[in-house]
Amino acid sequence: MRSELGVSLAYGLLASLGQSIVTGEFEKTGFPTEAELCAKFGASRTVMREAVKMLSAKGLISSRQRQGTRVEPVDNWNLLDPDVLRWLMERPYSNKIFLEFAQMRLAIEPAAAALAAELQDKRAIAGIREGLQAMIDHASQPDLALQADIDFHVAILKASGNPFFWRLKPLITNALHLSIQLTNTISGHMADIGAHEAILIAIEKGNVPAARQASENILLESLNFIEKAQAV
Amino acid sequence: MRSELGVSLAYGLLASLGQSIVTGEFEKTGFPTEAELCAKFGASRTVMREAVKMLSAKGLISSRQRQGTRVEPVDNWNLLDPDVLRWLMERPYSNKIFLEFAQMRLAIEPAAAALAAELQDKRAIAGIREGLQAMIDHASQPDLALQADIDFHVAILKASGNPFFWRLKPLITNALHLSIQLTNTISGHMADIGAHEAILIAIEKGNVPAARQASENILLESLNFIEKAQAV
DNA sequence: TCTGGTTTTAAATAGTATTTTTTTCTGTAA
DNA sequence: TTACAGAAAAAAATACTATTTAAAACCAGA
Repeated sequence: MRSELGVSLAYGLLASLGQSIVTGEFEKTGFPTEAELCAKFGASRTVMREAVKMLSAKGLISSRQRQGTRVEPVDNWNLLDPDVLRWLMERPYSNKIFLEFAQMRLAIEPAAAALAAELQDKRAIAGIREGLQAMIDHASQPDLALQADIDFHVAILKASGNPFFWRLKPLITNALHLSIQLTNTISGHMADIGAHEAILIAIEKGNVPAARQASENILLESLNFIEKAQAV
Repeated sequence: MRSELGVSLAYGLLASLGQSIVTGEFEKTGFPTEAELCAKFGASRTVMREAVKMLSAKGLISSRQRQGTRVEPVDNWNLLDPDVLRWLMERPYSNKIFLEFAQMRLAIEPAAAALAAELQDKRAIAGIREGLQAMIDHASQPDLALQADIDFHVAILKASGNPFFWRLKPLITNALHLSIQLTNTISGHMADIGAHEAILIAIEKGNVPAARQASENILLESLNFIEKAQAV
């Protein structure tokens, strides 16, 4: 059988169950037994177990013989796992997450920009410039402009040369997707090309404090906008 | 069958394969087929597939019909996954990782301290104080002192109130383990209680900039020490 | 407090299905 | 006859199903 949920049955079940877990679907009832899940999805136990094992690898659930499988407390979820993050975004979310994203970006991005300015990885810096250029070129097409904006910010993570910064890509991507959704509902607000360019120039010049500052400026500005938008 | 590798066979295989992957064991040969792995470990296909699925959930490998399973490029690994991070630490590592950890800590911890000072979660702040007290109490027992040191820093992440900061706990933990290993090999260097206390006091007082600064001070000092140690 | 039965996941085994690559075959044109 | 294109067949790997046995933990009843 080949599910419509994903490429393969196991991955389809993973996505379906993952989303159900983050939306709290099993909070009252508890996580079903293998047999119940198989019946519900019409899948074999083997493939169901594979999906369950993947969920447990991401910290969402844990299984013990005889005791069954239970949803772990949120503290144990791998929130920085790309899949988990995506499932979180696919559920209705509160205003709180805007703030949490902004706080993380404010910690990560200026530091990454500073490192990029210091490292001077020409190839990676070219990637940042391409992102900026795409922002300019597609300024009139919201979807493409958003993707370019994301590419720009993510390229800075890459240019930091630190793989741990790079691994925060899914977080930054989701944060930008979300924030652009918010700003678009409020007004025809557009990304400030000049402010983005300031980061690139500082990085190219190797001006570490300026790069950090320019990145911080954008984030504070966007935080400011979010606060105003939420006050409405 | 019950392997000695872990709690269950599947998790044991996960750990064993995960470590082999991060040490680059399959770089030349390519990842084995299911049949080969089963033969090598004497496990059934079912349980082997569960282990492989968990590895793919962490971004280390990917499988396709007919094509087999291959190790993904490092860029796709979930480096912030606790397991992946642990496996990375269990292999011989270069000096580079010290720097990468220090860079991440310098981005994360001062920001977390600042948020903690602002949030004023009394319960979580009590956790920080407990960590500090344990550092004082066990100053003469290196193992306990290290654990207390880690508890202190991790408690600050918790007190930030932001679950994404909290999720960086494994990173901070590993970084401290590693750095203490280095400092111990060089001298009888000990954690600076006073500097740690300065963070706690600033957080308790709700002094945001002081909390940020105090955290930064410790990290710069430790970075300074690492650089000196590596120069030896 | 033991003991045996029940439930649930853990693991093994055997086999079928599907996908994709590689090989082989075949027919046609030069 | 040879060369080549295209179709068909084979092969190799994972994907999936079905079934059975094992082990752990809980519970009820003696």
